[in-house]
Amino acid sequence: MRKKTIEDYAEIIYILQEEKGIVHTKDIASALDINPASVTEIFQKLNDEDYINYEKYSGVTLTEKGRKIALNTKKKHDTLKNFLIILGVDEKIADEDACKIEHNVNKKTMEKLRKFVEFVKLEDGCTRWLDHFKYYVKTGKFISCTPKDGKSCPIHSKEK
Amino acid sequence: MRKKTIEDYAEIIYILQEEKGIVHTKDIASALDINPASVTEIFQKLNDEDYINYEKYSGVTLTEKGRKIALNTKKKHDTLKNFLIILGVDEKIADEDACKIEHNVNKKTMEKLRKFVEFVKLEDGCTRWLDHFKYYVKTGKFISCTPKDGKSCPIHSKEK
DNA sequence: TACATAATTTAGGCATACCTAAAAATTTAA
DNA sequence: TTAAATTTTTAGGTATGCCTAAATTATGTA
Repeated sequence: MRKKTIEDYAEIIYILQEEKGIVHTKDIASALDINPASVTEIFQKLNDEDYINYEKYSGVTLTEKGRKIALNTKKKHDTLKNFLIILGVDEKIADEDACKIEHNVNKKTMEKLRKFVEFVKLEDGCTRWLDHFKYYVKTGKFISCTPKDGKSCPIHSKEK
Repeated sequence: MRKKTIEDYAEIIYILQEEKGIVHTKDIASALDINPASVTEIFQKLNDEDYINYEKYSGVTLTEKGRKIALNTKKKHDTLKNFLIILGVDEKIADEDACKIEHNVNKKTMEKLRKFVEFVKLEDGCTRWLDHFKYYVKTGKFISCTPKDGKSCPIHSKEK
């Protein structure tokens, strides 16, 4: 895997902290698949930079600064994942890709993606096009929602 | 900037090669904003790995292997950029983000994105929703395309 | 052609994000 | 409560992707 960033650490510490309070070296090592010795080094660094509270042999908790990073990262992750799922990406891949993308995207871009997800999920939303899109993905064929021959759209013809 | 990958080098070498034939150390150094001495090292490495043909003081060209990487990366870049532009991201940011994302995304995800772009750009496509989406981004308000009160959709009411 | 300038390469260095092996501290369980 | 097992830390090492400074080669111009 690519090298980990503060965002990775903050996010996973946050998740484990929610689950079980104090987070230990080993938890992070196995969650991120790196050596416990490396986790100790990272804890020292993140402690110096005030992202976590760390004392030897006692595990860590996030500071307010770290928590902010974690929440922000998690939010980006969720948005990206939901977005990809809307496009029809399998959940597992959506999750993996969200992890990879979440550290690299402009705030403004994230904002558009967030809006997109919101838009699609609106109660009374505009999602007919999504059915057409999925049909297109599946078959490679495009069926117009408003056919010129006056017939009704075959995908939505069962509606009244 | 994050560290560069073979994809970055292949892509930029390809672009410059198209523009001007042989590509020199200095070209890459200024395009990627790294030291010429570093470019020499990278050229040596990429030559060993058969991505480029390199001889001291003579610049480089892509091998077939390198060309494949370049084309594939460029394709991903274009898809991502177009996709982001569709969502309403400014071109400059779309371009930057495409650069960042293009190295990190699953093939299947790229495929969905590609389909999405294609779908939106279809001649007789399904793009009313996009107007609604843009209105939603701009105002935060959602206007149904098929209002329940029987009135016509205000965004598209000028059509007949 | 010869010399000044520019481009390129070499050599050596640095920071970082990981690693392994072994020491130290903590926890578990007999 | 103490010995074994586990966890954590320390110490030292490696690969890599960049850097600067200096040496070398190529290029342009008088």
